[in-house]
Amino acid sequence: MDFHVRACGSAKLGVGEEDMDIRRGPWTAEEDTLLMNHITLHGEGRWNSVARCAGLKRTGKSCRLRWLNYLRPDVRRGNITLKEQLLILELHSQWGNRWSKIAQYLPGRTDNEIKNYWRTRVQKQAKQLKCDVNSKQFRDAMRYVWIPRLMERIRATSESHSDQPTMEYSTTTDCGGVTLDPGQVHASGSDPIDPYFMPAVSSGTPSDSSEAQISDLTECYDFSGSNYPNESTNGSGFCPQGVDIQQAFEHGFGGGDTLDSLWNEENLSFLQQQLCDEI
DNA sequence: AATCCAATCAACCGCATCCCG
DNA sequence: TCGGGATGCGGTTGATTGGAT
Repeated sequence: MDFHVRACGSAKLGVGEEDMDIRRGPWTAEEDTLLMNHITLHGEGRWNSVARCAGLKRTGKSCRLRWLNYLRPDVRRGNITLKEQLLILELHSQWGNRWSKIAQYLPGRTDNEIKNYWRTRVQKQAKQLKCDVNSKQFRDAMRYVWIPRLMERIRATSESHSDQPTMEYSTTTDCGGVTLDPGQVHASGSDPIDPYFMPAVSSGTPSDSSEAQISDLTECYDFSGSNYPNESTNGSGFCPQGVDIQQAFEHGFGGGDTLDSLWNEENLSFLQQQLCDEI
């Protein structure tokens, strides 16, 4: 496939780009090398001149995106972990689609990656549940079912591996300068839970034992049909004790005081510490 | 083996904001 | 203060991949 196209329509291109042959589409290894070498020598910034000086027939924007989302040495690759999922849930509940801001709290993750995660996993779940991702129904399902379960899984994983050093992401040792401050995560004086909660879904491989992924929300129960398995039927413990999922989903989750306690400052601090420890 | 389909994610686009002369 | 270029951000698209049939 030939991505080497003649740029047409100057409105879509920056100044100085109108008369160039602009390459689009996937980057080649050669282009990656050119860009990396240039940034190694001259640093980031001035992306239009980076593109020009590096001999790349790309826009400055394209170079910037490639560097930030792929070539940057501290970019973290691989599945979104349980802890990262939980952080995304919480941060999105506060900031909405402020992907770059959310990404600041997940060292090594890019806004693009988080955005893709949200769209492909979370919105898919809402769609399968036949409700809007921003609906109270969906938020409640996440709030009272998935978040507590996620917390339990994280704790369980942590405890079972407490005597072993985690090797995940062992290539980097710092937190990228990011301080995970609970005071920042929670607006003071506000209800810590008002999320557009979304499910954390299975994206890991079977061998990913240290960060075993939880199953899809829709695997646990089918909101759209008549089959609502619960704790007693599937034995997996996905449903917090004392919560009748079918009734709750059909008639509302109510106050949920006891479950609220699962999602508090202590748990957030724990999560953030875990995330920093493993990096 | 071939085809279809859904999921994923890299990359692009348009717009907003920042910065600087 | 203003205008233009550079940069950043969020939404969207489309190529690729892997699983199902």
